[in-house]
Amino acid sequence: MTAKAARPQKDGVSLATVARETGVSVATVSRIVNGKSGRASPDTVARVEQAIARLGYRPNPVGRALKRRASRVVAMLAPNLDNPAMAAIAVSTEAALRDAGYVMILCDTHDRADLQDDYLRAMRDQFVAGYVMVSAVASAGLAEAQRRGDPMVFVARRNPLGGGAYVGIDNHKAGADAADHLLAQGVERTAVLMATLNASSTAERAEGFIQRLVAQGIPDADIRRASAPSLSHIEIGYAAAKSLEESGGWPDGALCVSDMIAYGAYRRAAETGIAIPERCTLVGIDGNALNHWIAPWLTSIRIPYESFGRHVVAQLASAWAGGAATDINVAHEPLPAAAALRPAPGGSTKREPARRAKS
Amino acid sequence: MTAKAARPQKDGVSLATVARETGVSVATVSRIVNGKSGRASPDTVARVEQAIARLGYRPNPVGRALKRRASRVVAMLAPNLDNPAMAAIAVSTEAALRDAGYVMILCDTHDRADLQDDYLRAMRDQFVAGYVMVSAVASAGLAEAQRRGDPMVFVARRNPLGGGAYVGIDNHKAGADAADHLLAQGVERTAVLMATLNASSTAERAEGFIQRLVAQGIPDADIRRASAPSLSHIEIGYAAAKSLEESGGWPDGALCVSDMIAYGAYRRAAETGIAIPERCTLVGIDGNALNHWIAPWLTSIRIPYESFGRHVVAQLASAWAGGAATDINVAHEPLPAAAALRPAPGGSTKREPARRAKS
DNA sequence: ATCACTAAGGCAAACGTTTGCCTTACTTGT
DNA sequence: ACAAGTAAGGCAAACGTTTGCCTTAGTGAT
Repeated sequence: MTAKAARPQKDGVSLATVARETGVSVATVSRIVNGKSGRASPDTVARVEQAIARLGYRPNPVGRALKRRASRVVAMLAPNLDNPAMAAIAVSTEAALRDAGYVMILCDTHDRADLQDDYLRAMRDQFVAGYVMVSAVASAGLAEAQRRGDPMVFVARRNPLGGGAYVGIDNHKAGADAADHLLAQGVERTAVLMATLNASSTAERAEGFIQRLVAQGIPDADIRRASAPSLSHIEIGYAAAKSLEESGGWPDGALCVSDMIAYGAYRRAAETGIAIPERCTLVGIDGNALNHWIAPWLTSIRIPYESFGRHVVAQLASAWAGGAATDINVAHEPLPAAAALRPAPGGSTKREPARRAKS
Repeated sequence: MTAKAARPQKDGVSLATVARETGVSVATVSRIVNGKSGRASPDTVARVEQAIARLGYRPNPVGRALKRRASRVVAMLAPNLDNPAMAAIAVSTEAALRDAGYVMILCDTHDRADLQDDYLRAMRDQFVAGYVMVSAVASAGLAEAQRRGDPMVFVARRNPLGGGAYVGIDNHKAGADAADHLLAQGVERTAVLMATLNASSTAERAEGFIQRLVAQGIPDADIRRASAPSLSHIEIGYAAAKSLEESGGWPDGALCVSDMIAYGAYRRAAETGIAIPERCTLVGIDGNALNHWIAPWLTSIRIPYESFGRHVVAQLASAWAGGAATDINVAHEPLPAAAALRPAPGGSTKREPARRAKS
């Protein structure tokens, strides 16, 4: 069982091993490994490459990082991975980085500025090649990193300090799309559910929503804003929905600035006997993969998180190449036209014409 | 704005800097940093510590890792983070490791043996302190790591190669609990939904379920096994539910060996007009946090993933201390007794007595 | 006065790379 | 025949730590 300790005798294969084995110096091996051309004879190169293959030599990233003061590690700082949207971003970025030859190290900041700074420092000490800041918060360490010009790309939420490369959707347009969808359905009493303290992205969504409604003739005063202080998004949704009940009852349709908020609102609706989507159309933003299976009542603007990864590495690559920071707005998926509404599974396809019943 | 380049002049503060600043050698500073007692006079220690604070010196993890051949990084290898259960494990482990002074690096193996091996190798090259293997698959690299005695703890799924420290629930008992719950509800026609190729954990759940049912007098032949080849768990649930329809119709109650499977089954039920839970009680295992909000129809055995993290670091700590590998079975939460059933939100609390209607 | 011991701390060699500079030998031009 | 140029590759100093071993003093015992 344990007898056959296969060919590659593993463990300590360093440049020195290869050098010794081929009778050249470590410098030469190093240069060959790094493809520094014109420094060794074709013959030597061949011998060294053979030895490398035979011994299974792999450059040690730690020694390399120490010397180069740079590594192939990229740090992603994200608040709560519990949020499926964050998880989706993490998954996609991880894969894209991996394809580009990097490994990603994932740090959960719990949306806390102090943890964000701790991680920023710790990662810098590791000579990471860059930072992927998902929904970053403002912090001293962030300002420092920015001043230093560390390669950073902000995802889903713009740099709270301004500037910086960005990957996300056109939030304003997503909000407008939601408005169009509701209008196409004949919804008249509308609302938007969001957090009291809005991050840039969700604020833009709400704004786009409201502006479009107003542009289409809905009086601004008729668009209700329901918000709740920052808990988790799902609890915000619940609380915001509840608050709606005290200010005129449920609307006929509402934008929830994230799917999580829609989930919270749904729970409240279920508790009070409001039928979703028959009595009130909920439009979310995210397009959580679970919706199709267990939340078919939700109309959600799908954000193609699975494609974020490659945009993130494109942004990083641009930063590494010294390019200027730009925004990448990924297109979100269009909502189905009002004419082609998704059938309520297991139920009738028609919507009740009368949307007026007061709660 | 940029004028006031604050006190700590940042950048290159190394042992050498501190040594120069205090007029001692780097060796002495190193020893003080590492709390090597009896090697320096109290006076020197004080001076050095002041300099450290003043300069903001932090030991460089890369230099340290290189010399010590060990780092404060722990690698977590997990398949698909999309799965909320995996995400929950990652979150909790990340926090626990952080409290213990480690940083976690997260690798998504997509359940592929080759990627698992790639990561195992890459992480080893980084001198990681240990591996957290979430639902690991058998692979050559895993065998090697095990032979080498690398600190490893297996989470959620036992080491497919046998042996090794483990953190998870008592899957067998969870299955039995599900059986008890269904029996208490008077369910007679039962089924279990699972993947065709079962991982140890889900196989144990199914086994515990079946054994308990049999022990309570249900003929083994009456317990239907519905399975589907390995797609995502959610699609397995859908396909397995569908297969049920062709082999006698929907049961009155079923165990879904994971919440994801239950979600898939739910979708199928909704499509064919089977009311869940009135017509068929679905018992899941996981206790996904979303259930409360958008899947109240699911009875799920909650696994306290948020506590996994600290058990994982306990296991790692034990491995680092040279302890033998053991299992930690975290207690899952009991299901509510049949008498105190969760009320269907917005609906009636009674269940229909007649569970016989054929589909 | 000698010995043994300890306290305090420096020296220098690692760990695995990378790279500026040097040396050696060979080629080419005149 | 000699200068200049180039190809091939070695030397050694970094990068930031850690640690075995050494030195220097001072202290107490004999």
